[in-house]
Amino acid sequence: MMRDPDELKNAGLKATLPRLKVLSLFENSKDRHLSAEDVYKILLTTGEDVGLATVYRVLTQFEQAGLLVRHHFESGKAVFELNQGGHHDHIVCIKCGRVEEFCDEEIEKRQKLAASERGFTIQEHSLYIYGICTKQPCPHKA
Amino acid sequence: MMRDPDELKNAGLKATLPRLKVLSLFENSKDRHLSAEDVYKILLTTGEDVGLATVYRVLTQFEQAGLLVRHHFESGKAVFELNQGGHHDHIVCIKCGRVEEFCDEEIEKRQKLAASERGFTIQEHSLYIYGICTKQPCPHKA
DNA sequence: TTCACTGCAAACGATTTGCAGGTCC
DNA sequence: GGACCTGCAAATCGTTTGCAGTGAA
Repeated sequence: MMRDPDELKNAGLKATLPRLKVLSLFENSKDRHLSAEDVYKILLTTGEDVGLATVYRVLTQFEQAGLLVRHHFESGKAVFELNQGGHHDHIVCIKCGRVEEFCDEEIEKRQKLAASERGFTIQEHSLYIYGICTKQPCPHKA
Repeated sequence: MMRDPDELKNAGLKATLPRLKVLSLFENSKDRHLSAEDVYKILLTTGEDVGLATVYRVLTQFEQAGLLVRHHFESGKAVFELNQGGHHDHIVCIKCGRVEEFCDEEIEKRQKLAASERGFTIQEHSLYIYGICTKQPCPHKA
């Protein structure tokens, strides 16, 4: 289930093994949001031989190439997700780590308004909601 | 311009010198948003003798006591501001570091709706807008 | 061949922690 | 007096970087 090398070539990156592995990991993992540590550990258990430093480098390159988006949830560690176009916001369960995405056009609109009213040109924006998912036992890890 | 010790006592904290200094700093500084490093440096230049570790400890205690609110902007370092009740969102200039606050009831309302629709009990939420302030020369530092 | 890429280990910046001594009530 | 605080230095955590070897085109 390895990724098409062209996708990397188009981004100006050589299609090396570590890159293909990381990219396919994001495309096939059921968790959309992964930290560098997550990626590293998954690759380890898969028997892949990739250094943690390389994971960090590749993730940053992918972010710059627009393939991934980096987020800073409260955890202190950065998490990445596939960039599939449209902007969206996040609801993070502080108990189980589950992340749900949503997008509200009205919120988007009012953010832009708030910024322009104050003379700001928006570069990016992020809305994080931290809470507890009340759906019986938390569906994810502890 | 030292703070009323009762405010600390009420929070269950002994009214020690470092705590009073830090608290009064937040109340008298013209910058509402300060990092631990900021606080430490200001205290140094004021001739105060407070350790960086103590600053970190005090800031965390104040946050737990509800006196301060901690934010994680993109910078990588945490910033704190006085907790004056009402929730509000932030617009951060990525060039000069200026922080403006705003609050939009409609956005608040729709956040709550989005969370409850997905079975989440909101614990906290933060909306950060990163941009560039177009008001001629950036009013703050470089 | 050649230059980009990699792994490893050391370096880093922000924050935390262990500990011996000092302080508030 | 005793529990709580403090400063200092060492430890931790996430992340970055220097360097010598490896691999894609």
